[in-house]
Amino acid sequence: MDNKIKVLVVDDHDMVRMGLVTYLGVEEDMAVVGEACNGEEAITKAKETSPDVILMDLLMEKMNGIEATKVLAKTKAKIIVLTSYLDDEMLFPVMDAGAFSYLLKTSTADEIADAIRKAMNEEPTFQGQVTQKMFRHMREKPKHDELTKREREVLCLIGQGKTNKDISEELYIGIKTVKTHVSHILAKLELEDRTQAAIYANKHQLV
Amino acid sequence: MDNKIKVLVVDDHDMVRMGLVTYLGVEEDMAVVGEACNGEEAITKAKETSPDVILMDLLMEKMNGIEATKVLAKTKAKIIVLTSYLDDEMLFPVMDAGAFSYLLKTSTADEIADAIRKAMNEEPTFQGQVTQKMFRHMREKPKHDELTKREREVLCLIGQGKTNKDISEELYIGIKTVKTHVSHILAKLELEDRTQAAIYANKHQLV
DNA sequence: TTTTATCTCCGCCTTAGGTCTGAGTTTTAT
DNA sequence: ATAAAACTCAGACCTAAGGCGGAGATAAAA
Repeated sequence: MDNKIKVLVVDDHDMVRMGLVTYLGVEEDMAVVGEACNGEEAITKAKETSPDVILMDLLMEKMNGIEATKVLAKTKAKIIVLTSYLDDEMLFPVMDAGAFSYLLKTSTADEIADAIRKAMNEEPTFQGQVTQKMFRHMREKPKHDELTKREREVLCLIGQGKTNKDISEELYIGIKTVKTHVSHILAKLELEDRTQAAIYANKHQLV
Repeated sequence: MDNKIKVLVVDDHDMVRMGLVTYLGVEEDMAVVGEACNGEEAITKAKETSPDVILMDLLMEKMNGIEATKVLAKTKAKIIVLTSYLDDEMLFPVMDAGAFSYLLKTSTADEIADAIRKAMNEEPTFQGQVTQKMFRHMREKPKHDELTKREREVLCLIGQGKTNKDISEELYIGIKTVKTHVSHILAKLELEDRTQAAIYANKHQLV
């Protein structure tokens, strides 16, 4: 049957690609028409095979999924992001780039097949928490982006265990100024002391 | 043949498991005897199937790979960590926990099959840069096991951003005593203040 | 142009954090 | 039984940290 949904699989892990091909192989109404292990290859293969749907991983060498999505979003192909973790830093950029659906790799075979069919039907699919995150992201932006650039610099240094004196020397400013920044940081982040700030910085990868 | 190497696959991604099963299916001398999608399930399945080798992912719900490894290291099974990224924060803890080999998911089928056979032969396998990282880690012994039990407790609380007063109340001891412990901790870990101690605690998963 | 935000710095004051010395009690190892 | 750690606490002492209020300079936004 030539009416099968043509799927392109993009992932840098051999195993995942093999798993997907095996997965989709049992579905009668779809066929994997190509595989790619990075963004560049994805673009080439997409030209060759003009797929209906692209299953796209995000973290890859050479060209990551976001860049590739920006390019491929202009084609007719529906792009379904299929990634390991629910990462704010990737989720929003890739949706902006033109991704159609967003699934996690913890998805079952059925869920993925389902998302592919829905995509062909102009219906996007988002996995559970993704939707919530989207909303939560709308209301409460992470507190630390209320910080000014300078404050973020200071927080970063606190996160490295620097004292106020260290920081003042590193930024070529007075120690009083550093104290002012620290006070503002603690107030904005609703923390009590620099120790908690250091923990915050590390937990939020601001170091 | 009953002499096949019995392999248990532990990963929270259906696809990866399916990929691995497909991969290993073509190898004549090994057989996948079970699959698990988290640490807890891994322990159950290991009891049922008593595998020779366990392919273990690290990031999973319920019980992560490090915890599971701690438990399963006591069995005869050789544990091969098979994870996405080369992360210091995971590498050393899991090796300490008793993992036998450490591979990345970018590995090819051959490399994985090879690592399994070598494991049966008491030969560990480490992917590329892992070995270097290991050596670098050996030289610098983890200083924090010079700490006494009480000191570790205090360090843990510092790592949660607690003040000396908080800690004294939580442990039902005087604030002076807490100070004594803190001084000892800083001296033993060669740190300068509680902020650095908090960072240390978090980086070394002592929270 | 006027307002608003940011970055800089001052002085004063209080407290938490940390060092040092010393010492009594309990656990654990030998 | 004896020695060695570990846990507890005290007093004296010093410093870094942080709050509070004020303020000048600059730059961006309204």
